[in-house]
Amino acid sequence: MPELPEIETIRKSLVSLTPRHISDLYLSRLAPIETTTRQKIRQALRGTTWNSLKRHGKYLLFVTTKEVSLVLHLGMSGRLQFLPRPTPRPKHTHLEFFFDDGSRLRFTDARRFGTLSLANDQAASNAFLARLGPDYLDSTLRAAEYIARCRRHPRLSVKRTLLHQGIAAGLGNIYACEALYQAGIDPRRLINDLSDQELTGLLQAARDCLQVGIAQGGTTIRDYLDGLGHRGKMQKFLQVYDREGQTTRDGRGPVIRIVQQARSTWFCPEVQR
DNA sequence: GCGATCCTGGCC
DNA sequence: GGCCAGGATCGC
Repeated sequence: MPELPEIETIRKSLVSLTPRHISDLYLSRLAPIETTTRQKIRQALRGTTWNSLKRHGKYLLFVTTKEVSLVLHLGMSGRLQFLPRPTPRPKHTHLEFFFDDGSRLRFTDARRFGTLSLANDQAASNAFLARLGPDYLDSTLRAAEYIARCRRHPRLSVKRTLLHQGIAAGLGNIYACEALYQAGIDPRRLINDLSDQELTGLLQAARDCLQVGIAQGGTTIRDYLDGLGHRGKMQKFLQVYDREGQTTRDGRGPVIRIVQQARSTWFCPEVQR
C-alpha cells in the first residue's frame, strides 16, 4: 500500500527514536524473508544498536552498529508501528524489535507481499536495491538522465513506466495517477510517443505530487498509518485517484477508470491528452 | 511488454 | 460469493 511519501513519513516518524539497543527480537515463521535466512537476520540484529533509518524508493534501511542493514519493503499491507509499551501481538506480526526500555517496533503484513532482506554498505549487495533506479526525489537525477532511462522502454505505456522501479523509484498507483493528471498526459500513451518536453514535465509533476504527499503526511484511504499511528491527509487533495464517476477535485472534468496491467488507472480525458 | 499470480481482508 | 486493494515478479 505505501508509496514513497508514506515510506518517507514513516521514516521521519521513527528516525528520532534512534539510537536504540535491540536486546532481542521476534521473527515469525511466515515472515516474508527473501534472499537470506531467518537465522542471518536474527544474527544481524540481536544485540546491536539501531542507529538510523534511511529510505530508497519504497525501501527502508535499518542501519545498525554492524555492517549489515535490514532492508524492509512494506508491500501492499505492511505496517510499521512503534509501541512505547508491549501490547498483545496481533495476527500477521512478522517482526518485532525489543528495546532496552521496554518499547518495541512491530512489523505486520497480512498479505505478505512485503520483504525482509539484508544489505551491507554497497547497495549492490542487496538484490532488491540493486534493481532500483534513482529515487524520484534524488536531486542529482536530472531531466536528461530521466528521459534517457524512460527511453530504454519505448513501447511501455507511460503509466507503466512510472510504476517501473528500475527506471526511477518511489511512485505507486496513487502518485502515478496524480502525476499524469498534473502533467496533462494520457496514461495509455507510449514512451515513444512522448516528447522530451513532456517527459521533463512529467518528472516535475511526479516530484511535485510526491513532495505534497510528504508535506501532507501520506495518503490514508484504507489503513495507512505512520510509525506513531498518525493518519495522513493527502487523500483530501487527490485530483483523480479513486474518483471514478466524479469530477476531478479541481472540477476540470470527469474522471474515468480504466484497467492497465490488471490495476486501476483513474484519469480525466478532458485534461489528459 | 502483457497478463497472471502471490496473499489476506474488507466491502458490496 | 465476487471483486477490489498504496506492489512487484515471473512466465509467455
